[in-house]
Amino acid sequence: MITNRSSTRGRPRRFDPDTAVAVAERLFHARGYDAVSVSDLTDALGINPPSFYAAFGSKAGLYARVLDHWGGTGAIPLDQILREDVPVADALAALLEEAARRYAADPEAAGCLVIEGTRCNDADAREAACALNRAAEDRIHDYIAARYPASAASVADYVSTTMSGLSAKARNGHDLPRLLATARLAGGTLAQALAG
Amino acid sequence: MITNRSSTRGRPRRFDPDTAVAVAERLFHARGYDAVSVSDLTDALGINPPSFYAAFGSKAGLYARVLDHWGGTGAIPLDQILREDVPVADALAALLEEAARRYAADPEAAGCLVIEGTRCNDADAREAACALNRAAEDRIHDYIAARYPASAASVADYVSTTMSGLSAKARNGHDLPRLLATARLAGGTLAQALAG
DNA sequence: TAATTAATGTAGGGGTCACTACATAAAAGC
DNA sequence: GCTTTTATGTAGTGACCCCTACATTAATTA
Repeated sequence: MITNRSSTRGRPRRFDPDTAVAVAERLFHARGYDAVSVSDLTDALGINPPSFYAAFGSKAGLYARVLDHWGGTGAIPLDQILREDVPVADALAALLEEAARRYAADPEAAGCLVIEGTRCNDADAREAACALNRAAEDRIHDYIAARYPASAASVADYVSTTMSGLSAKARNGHDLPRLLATARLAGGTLAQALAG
Repeated sequence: MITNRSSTRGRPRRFDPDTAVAVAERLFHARGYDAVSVSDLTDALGINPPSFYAAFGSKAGLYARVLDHWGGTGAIPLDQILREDVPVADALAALLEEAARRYAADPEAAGCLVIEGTRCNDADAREAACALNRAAEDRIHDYIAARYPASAASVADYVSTTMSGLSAKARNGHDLPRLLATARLAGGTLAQALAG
């Protein structure tokens, strides 16, 4: 029993909010939060500002919806990569390679939506992105800590810093081969980093 | 015989452009290009917009002056670090450590002015920062290539990607110990990366 | 059919952005 | 002293930003 649009009274929507979130995700990913205006969004959605604000409350509100949606679409599936049945170093190396692949997959929307969002100039949007990013970093940290408690903090920092670098360089135009080579060099030091 | 203000005709300036560049450098470094308005700059300098535009032409014009000035102030002295008389891996590791130190030196102006500038939303300012960043990356590449031509491209990418990550994380609040630990983990893999 | 509910389209508000027209002030050259 | 040159202060400009007031339209409910 999913809430079926919370009673169907009133004039029906002329657009699908879920589709709108997907369109917005694309725009935010391609250009970054600050460089996408509400006009850009309403134009892309074919709606007028009042419809936009009735549905999403604010630009940052829509961005929060996009971040929620992200877990099911563009986000790296940490569940599948940070496996208990493989060496930690191998899993983290696979994580970096997967990041490289995803960040370079679409040259028009390079890098990580969330990592880039943590650096925008709107306080609300930035905090939402930071919260999501912290959650991901915590999962990486806890995954390492289960088997390497002493080096978890430093290795988790190393991995997340490398991912930030990969995202930045993807946006600076580095293509898949370059990002992948970088990710592999970074991954190659994990075994000794964990041991140290 | 330095050009002494190109003839002293006319009403004298009430501010020193070089001081203004230093003040602007501080503001751009602290908040990023996009988040600093011309009003912020004129307020900080105690001047009015016409004086600002007469002296610098535009906001991006002042930013270009800041980038020129940067080489003599905040920039990492590649000359002194990329030495011919030390192993390449050691020099690059020292470069990463020095980056960590500088990016965390001032929490109010974290990260690298130039790297952060390559990601701003103004086309002129971004291109100026990218040009300067490319020059630095080329120097790193050429330094490596002199002794390790086969791995120069990938190792240079790895080093610059790590620096981008360090700058990003510095701006996300990572302090000196964390950045330094990350830089050292990254530096530890350089010897084998060069050999590979 | 009438009342209620909700989303729409038109039009615009208040603010900030980078930037400038213009008259004035302060120096040097004649 | 008068002209020329340059920087200044006052006071804006148009463009764009995020967001909204308000009347209207289109659906359900009574």
